[in-house]
Amino acid sequence: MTDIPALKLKNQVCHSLYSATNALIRAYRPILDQLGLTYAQYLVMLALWDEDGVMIKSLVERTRFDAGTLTPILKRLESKQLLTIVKSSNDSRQKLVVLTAAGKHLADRAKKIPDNIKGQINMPAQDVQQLKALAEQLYTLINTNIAVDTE
Amino acid sequence: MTDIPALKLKNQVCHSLYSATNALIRAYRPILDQLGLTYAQYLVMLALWDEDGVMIKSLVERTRFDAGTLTPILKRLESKQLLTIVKSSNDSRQKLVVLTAAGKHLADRAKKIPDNIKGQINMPAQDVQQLKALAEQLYTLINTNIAVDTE
DNA sequence: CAAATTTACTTTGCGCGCAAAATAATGGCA
DNA sequence: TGCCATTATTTTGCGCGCAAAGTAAATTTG
Repeated sequence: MTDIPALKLKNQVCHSLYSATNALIRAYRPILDQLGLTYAQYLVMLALWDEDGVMIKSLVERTRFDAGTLTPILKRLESKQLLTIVKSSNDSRQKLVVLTAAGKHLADRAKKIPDNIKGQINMPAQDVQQLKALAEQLYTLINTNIAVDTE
Repeated sequence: MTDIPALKLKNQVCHSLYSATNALIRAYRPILDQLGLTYAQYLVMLALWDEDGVMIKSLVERTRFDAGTLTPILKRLESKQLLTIVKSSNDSRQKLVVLTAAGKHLADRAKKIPDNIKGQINMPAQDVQQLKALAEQLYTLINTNIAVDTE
């Protein structure tokens, strides 16, 4: 119907990114179900396994989640006894997120996940790295340009 | 805390894909707001501008949306008078999605969107094409391997 | 041709994703 | 020192995204 190539669904980079991302998250689901985590919760746990006892703001930066998205995710992880949220003594606007022993131990069970996923997908490591690099580049460009626009 | 490289957030391809996709959809938002569409609704409209008067099943395949996701999206587009949903006369399980005149005309206003986005992002065309190709490859690999797993 | 299966689509329920507004505490500065 | 702007986080509301279950009509099959 439409003869404008740029309006064709097949030419939309974002559609490819969108469906690949959703498919990948779908592939994670049965594996993460065993740990009782959603993909978003898994990302937060990855950030906390890197470093915990941190402000929510730090998690917003590292996970790239919106603060309004992160609050309920943290509450769910707290209700699963994987972490606790405590008020900072220096600055009572801040809250610190601290892993419980159970939260730390979950890392052992999570160790096998990356290889498990790689085994299922079977994409050449070089292609995976390139895909990651290009996605990072896109993310950076979008954020840079939006920052420029609004200054 | 964790010394397992594969568990580092920085090494997660999916996190890069995830945040790049969300950032890109966020960049579309102010533009699509002018047409009164969400990004998901825009994808459905793109599919319909390619070909309308089709079964919902056809839209599920082309947009790669889950059927349970598509039903409410179509209802919202119908309530915006952009399309109508009619029962098929051959097979009354089927429904056909038909663009209204307004739905067809919206393509004219959407024409400028792809260039608008490209101008904002400013990523080399070659990189964009490669990113798209790799995302498509990933999407295909995931779906192929899952099909093999469940047969 | 009736029962079982398959196909097309809808509904339900939960968890994001995010803009916008709200809340509350701190820091700057006049 | 009081007021204003800023910072950190939460709340609200809407629209997905999707698994699982439900409905209803066609098709297959014994």
